[in-house]
Amino acid sequence: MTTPRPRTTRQRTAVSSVLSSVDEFRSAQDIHSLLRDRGDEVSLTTVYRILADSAEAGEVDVLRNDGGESLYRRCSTAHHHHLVCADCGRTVEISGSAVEAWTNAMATENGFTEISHTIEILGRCADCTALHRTG
Amino acid sequence: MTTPRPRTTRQRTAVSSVLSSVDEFRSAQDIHSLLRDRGDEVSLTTVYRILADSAEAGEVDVLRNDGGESLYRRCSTAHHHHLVCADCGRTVEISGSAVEAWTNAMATENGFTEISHTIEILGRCADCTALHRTG
DNA sequence: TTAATTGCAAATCCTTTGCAGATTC
DNA sequence: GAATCTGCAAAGGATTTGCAATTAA
Repeated sequence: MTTPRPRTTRQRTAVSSVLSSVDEFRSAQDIHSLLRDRGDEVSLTTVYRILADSAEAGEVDVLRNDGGESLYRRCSTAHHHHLVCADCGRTVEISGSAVEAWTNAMATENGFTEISHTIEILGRCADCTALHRTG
Repeated sequence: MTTPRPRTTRQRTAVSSVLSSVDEFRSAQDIHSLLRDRGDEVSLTTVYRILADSAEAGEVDVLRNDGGESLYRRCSTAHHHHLVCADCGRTVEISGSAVEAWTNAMATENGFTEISHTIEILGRCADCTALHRTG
């Protein structure tokens, strides 16, 4: 019982192409706009559907932002960790080989097989900290 | 210019009381139900408003679950980390003093002030792994 | 008294669904 | 030709807002 691969359609090709051209997390609506900008008309409904399929197939990562939107990004092999500014939303990608080892150890200690992990550090960036101090 | 403290109302007292009695993250709707269960009728709108105020005042932490809901919890000093089974959803709380140090160092290195962090390890628990092997 | 707070209903926003017509295989 | 995929319009679910009535200070 193999999952059939989706049919190659103009819409799927276009969405796939946009996903390849961006490496930050983007909302479905952002992707819809990007498609429109390049002249590829794809309905928002379809964008949502393709994104949902891709997420289920494990081809894209999904996360939720504070505004209640889902953000999508093509999966990369490495796990990613982010540092996010609570004020301006600035995001810094950080590496964490030490943490990779730690998460794995934690899983093993508890009898789990690790599949993936997500680490998000919420803080205030230097600029925003400065703004807060001065007013 | 001091922010005036909110008036003491039956509703605010009730919400505050529920928040104190729970230490896990709960949705606004959950809190609304809990209030109703104790016999404290507070409109859902008001629950949302009080929660939003509390979050802005830094009295409660907010995060988003995958269903798109906001979850609230009275701020605690300790950060929590979870190990989640991808198959059965079993959740194990783990401690990570080493990681506390790491997240803090990462923030500092990047000029950020750390506010909080979330770590979620997704894996497969021993039971589910066994099930996968046998059937 | 009087400015803040509440509750209801209606409005928003993001996302999902039903369904008929267009497409891929 | 048959099973998928699309797009539209409508439905859903969480959260917010307008506004008149209520209430704490």
